[in-house]
Amino acid sequence: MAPSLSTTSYALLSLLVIDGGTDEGLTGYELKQRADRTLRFYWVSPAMSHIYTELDRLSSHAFVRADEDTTGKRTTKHFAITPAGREALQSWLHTSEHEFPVLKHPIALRLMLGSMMGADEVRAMLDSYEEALVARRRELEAVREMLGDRDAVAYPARVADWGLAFFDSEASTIDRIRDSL
Amino acid sequence: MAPSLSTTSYALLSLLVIDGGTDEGLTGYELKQRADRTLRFYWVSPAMSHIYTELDRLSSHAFVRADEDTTGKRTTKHFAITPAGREALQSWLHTSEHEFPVLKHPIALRLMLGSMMGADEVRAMLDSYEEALVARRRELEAVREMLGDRDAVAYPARVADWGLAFFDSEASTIDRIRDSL
DNA sequence: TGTAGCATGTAAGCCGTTACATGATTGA
DNA sequence: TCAATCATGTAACGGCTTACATGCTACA
Repeated sequence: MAPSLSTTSYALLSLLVIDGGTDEGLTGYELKQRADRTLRFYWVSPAMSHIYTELDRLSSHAFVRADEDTTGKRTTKHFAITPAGREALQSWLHTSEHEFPVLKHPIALRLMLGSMMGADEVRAMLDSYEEALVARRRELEAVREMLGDRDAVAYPARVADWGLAFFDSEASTIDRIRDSL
Repeated sequence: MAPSLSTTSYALLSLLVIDGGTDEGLTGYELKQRADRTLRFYWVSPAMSHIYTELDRLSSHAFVRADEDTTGKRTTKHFAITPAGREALQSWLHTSEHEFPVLKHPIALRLMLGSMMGADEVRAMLDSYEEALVARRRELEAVREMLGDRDAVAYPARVADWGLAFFDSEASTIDRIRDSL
């Protein structure tokens, strides 16, 4: 029976497929950087310590191979996905339930209590959210630009576009709500 | 010092403000129903057992008052927010960090690996997501209709509209991606 | 020479879920 | 009378974070 991993585990495995190269693999540290750049926009970016934990688990299932690099004084580990890992990912893609997205939206949550905040404070909250949104959008735009229109990354590019569309939708919702106050 | 609660705790407190009436309050079971109807669209709907746990915690801080109803054979507890609870909620609204929304999007996550799935399977995945989306939208529409345009629930109505806009944005993104395959 | 970034881990603890256990009430 | 719904909880455990601990490497 296929051991069932958390979605985050599969997400990390996905990063190893996409960014891990053919053989070299990535260190836990590098994996964290990739997660911060991309995964965070439509999943989460796990804490460093969590990444190492998941890497251990993936390793114990032989879904990744850990190559120790001892050229320097300190040994660093590079993790690469194994054939078994690819298989596990495949079967996850094919057979698992496709859960509905979960949106945890603290701004919307607070907006629900707008009558306890007052219009001014609501406006201030929306303003600061819009600012944060613009900043995030810029980061994702940079990622999108790096992807370009290469065939090899057509799917990641679509995901990035999805994220950009989400941000745009948020921005226009903010505008509409502000007008309604 | 104000004890810091989890966001979910504040969310439940919010439901007690909005749906809890002046004095009667809600049972844990009723709270779960409200959460399933509204909270779930922009936060989460906690498990029953978790709601009881949070209610105990809120009770221990005197943010809610538990009134035992012993008219039947079994005592049921109705929870109502206290003045101290309102204050805690206020200070949470005013002083806390306004965190950025988190979107956990398993469909987008899988789409990233579209090249491992093949166009047909990607299409099937998008189709089934669209179906689920339509169903969710209908549920939220029903909530929105119940709110109507009463002043008292103008803010919850805005939040519901926000959710509907999100669903619409998702639907049009799906269309765009399908066309690009 | 010092500091920012690279790199790896352990421990404690919170948040939240599922599984389990129990029983009352309502209506077909 | 049987099933669905109302109603309340405990126990075990998974996932993930923060805090802590350690040390190398490059470069200004």
